[in-house]
Amino acid sequence: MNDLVEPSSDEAPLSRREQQKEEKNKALIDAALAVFSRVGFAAAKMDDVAREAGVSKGTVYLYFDSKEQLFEEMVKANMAPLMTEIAENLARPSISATERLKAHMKFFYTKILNTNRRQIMRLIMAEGPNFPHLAEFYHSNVLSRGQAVIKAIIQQGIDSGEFRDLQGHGLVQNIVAGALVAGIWKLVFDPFQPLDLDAYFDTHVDLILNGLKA
Amino acid sequence: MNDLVEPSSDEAPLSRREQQKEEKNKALIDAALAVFSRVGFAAAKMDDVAREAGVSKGTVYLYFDSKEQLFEEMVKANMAPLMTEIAENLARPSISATERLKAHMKFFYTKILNTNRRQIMRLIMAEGPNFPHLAEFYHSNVLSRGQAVIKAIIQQGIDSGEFRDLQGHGLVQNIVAGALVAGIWKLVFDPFQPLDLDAYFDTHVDLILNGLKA
Amino acid sequence: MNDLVEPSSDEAPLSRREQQKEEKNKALIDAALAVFSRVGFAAAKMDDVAREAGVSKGTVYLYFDSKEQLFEEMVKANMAPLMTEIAENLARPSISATERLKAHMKFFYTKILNTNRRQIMRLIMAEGPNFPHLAEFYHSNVLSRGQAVIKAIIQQGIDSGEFRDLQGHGLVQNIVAGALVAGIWKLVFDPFQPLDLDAYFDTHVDLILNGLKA
Amino acid sequence: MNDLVEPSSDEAPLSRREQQKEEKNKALIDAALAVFSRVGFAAAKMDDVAREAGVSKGTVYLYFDSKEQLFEEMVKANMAPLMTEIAENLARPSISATERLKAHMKFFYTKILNTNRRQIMRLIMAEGPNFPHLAEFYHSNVLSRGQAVIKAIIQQGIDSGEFRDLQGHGLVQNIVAGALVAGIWKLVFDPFQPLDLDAYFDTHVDLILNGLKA
DNA sequence: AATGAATGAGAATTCATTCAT
DNA sequence: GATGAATGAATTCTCATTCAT
Repeated sequence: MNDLVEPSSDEAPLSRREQQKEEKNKALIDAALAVFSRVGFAAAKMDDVAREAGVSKGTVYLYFDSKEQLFEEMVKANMAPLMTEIAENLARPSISATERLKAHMKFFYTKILNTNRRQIMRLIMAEGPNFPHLAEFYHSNVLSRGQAVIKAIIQQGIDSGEFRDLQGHGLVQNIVAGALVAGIWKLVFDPFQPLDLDAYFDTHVDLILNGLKA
Repeated sequence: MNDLVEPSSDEAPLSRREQQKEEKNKALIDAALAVFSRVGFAAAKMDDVAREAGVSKGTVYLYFDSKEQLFEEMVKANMAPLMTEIAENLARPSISATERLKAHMKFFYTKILNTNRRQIMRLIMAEGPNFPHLAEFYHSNVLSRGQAVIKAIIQQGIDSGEFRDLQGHGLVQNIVAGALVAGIWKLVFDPFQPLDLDAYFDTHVDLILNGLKA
Repeated sequence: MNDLVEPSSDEAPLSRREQQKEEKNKALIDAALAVFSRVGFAAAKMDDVAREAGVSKGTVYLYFDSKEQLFEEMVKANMAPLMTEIAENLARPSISATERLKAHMKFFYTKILNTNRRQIMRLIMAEGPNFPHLAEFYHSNVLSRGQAVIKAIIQQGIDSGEFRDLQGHGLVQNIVAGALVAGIWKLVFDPFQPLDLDAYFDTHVDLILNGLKA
Repeated sequence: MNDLVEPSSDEAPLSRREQQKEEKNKALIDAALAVFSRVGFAAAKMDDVAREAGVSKGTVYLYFDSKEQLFEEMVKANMAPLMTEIAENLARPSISATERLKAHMKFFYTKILNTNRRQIMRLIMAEGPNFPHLAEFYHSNVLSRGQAVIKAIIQQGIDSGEFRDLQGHGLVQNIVAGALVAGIWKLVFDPFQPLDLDAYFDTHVDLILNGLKA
């Protein structure tokens, strides 16, 4: 949504002041992602976020009301651009379902697993129960949309005869599962047993497409 | 005297005192699981663990040196019984690879996902980066063993002609992924979109077995 | 602007903020001296230091990293001015060795024993073994310098024929000993047997000068 | 006083039980001296005292009511034997005052400075202000008696013409001071500037006797 | 008598948040 | 707006003392 607004909107162009504010906001969001990723919500210090953003402790509170709010805004800000891209994936030109599924999964690996957005994925899992509000936001804005895309692709595949009609409860989660696990693995177990994301991706797609094949 | 109390056990007989210590240790481990599950490591209060175990604050420190140690011991204590069971799964009577894989996955759903051990799974993912020691323990004691079992089953299936020889990097992780995601989902998103573990299990097995089929 | 406030000082002008910090630092050092003197290091409560300095508990930690550091800094801060004065005593105009020794001892009684620096003397003796770092600092910055002065005076006296050449191991310590004991006595036994420092000083000087006399 | 009772008193000889109690009491006193010397009163742990005495924590409380009491009893127990010896020094065969003073000082160096009783000396200085009760005990039982002996010797010396009649306030403290300082030095500064007690003793005696000489 | 498990008051230290400058 | 000094509630951990066994 934000992307659409940017270029030639009818809002007043941002003044110097507002621009600087925008930049500082961005810096704080980035710093927050870095710090929360490193140590989790509870152990993160506002002071560290401030330092990492190059501002003073007090300044953080000019932009965010509290640590909780900073955390939520950080997650949302990092999710927003994703959401529009997912939406675009829903309305795709008519290639085969198989190709669309591959492309969507590629998107997942490229835009999330291979960036530090995977940290957010982990944070959601780690802190979700303490931030039901946030879990719900994530579910309805990211997961639901992602599910919709995949469901549409599967239906297209069934209709075209590419996929069998599996009809299972939780099919979508099962399809994506491999990707989530890859993300977690990279963050937690990679030092002990490294994972090559590209090769892993191939296995994932191979297994799932074969599993779905009519 | 004590020997008479525990007639049918050839283990070292525990005195009354030692028995009570054992019980209290167990109570603390259980309390720790409950509290850490609820709020994560950093936000957990030793005081709450104590209260939940029905002892005083100071007592916790008679059993565990620090919050860190309590956390690690709690994880290990909850993993230990699992590890032996996994080992048994490795040496199974000669049924088909398909049946063995189903059985092993059933085991996973029954012994982990459906118990509060899934909380531990989540804690490992959430706190792993802050407890490399623990992540390594978990990897080498639980994950490695689980991987070995599945690899053996797959090989059996390839040998018997049941499975194709997929040879993919991260195949095992992809096979189990659905289960992990189910566990996380129950803990984080169930309130917003409930998951029926039994039905989900069927989908998971169906998709994977079909994906592996020769 | 700040420069105008401190016109007659060529030191780096302190801003209001910095001035206040300086003052608070001083207040904390003073409070620390008072509290540590009263109950010793281990029994001293940071809370009491804070209250005595008129700040909150947390503030103490803005100025000092730990109780240990506060203790050490307090000792050093109280010693610093002394050290320069001792140095000046070394380079004295040419009066007789006898007069110089008297003067130096007077200095000792006036600047240490009769102020609450004697508390520090006692703290060094009491806590020294637990703070080797500090004991060493005290030894090399205060004791060594003091010893040097006295040695120089004695040599002058020997050269001038005022003193005999005693050549004893630990002569300096023996010369000063009476003063140290006076300090301790005032702090520990004065309630039971009061000590008049002035009269005591006379005895001390009399005994030592006679003992050194050629 | 206790000494007089010991040998042929009319009390029943100690039973096995009482003997063992006596031994344990002794062990605890010794352990207390060791621990308090090491870390001072506040930082000393009853647990350490118990362990060092080879008994359990609870047992300490069968012998002493509290940490305070243990500390006081430990000091008293270590002082008691000294007190009788000092008393004997008072009633000495008729040798010259000079020789008596030397002998008394030798006694001081041998029985206190060269044993771990010097630790007690330091503890009195360190903790005295927090234990006025103890400081008073030490003053009236040890210091007063020691002072009496020295005063008697000095008077003898004046009468015999060996010493001049200095008449100074605090003369006794000044005479003994060198010894106290030696004790402290060994405990606090020896690592940085070692002190040879024997040579130091000679200097001390030389300086003082010369100072007193008629 | 002896033990050592349990208690809980107490102390050091941290850090989100506020607010004077 | 920005700063960073100050606050004080909160939390971990310690240890003298008690008491059931």
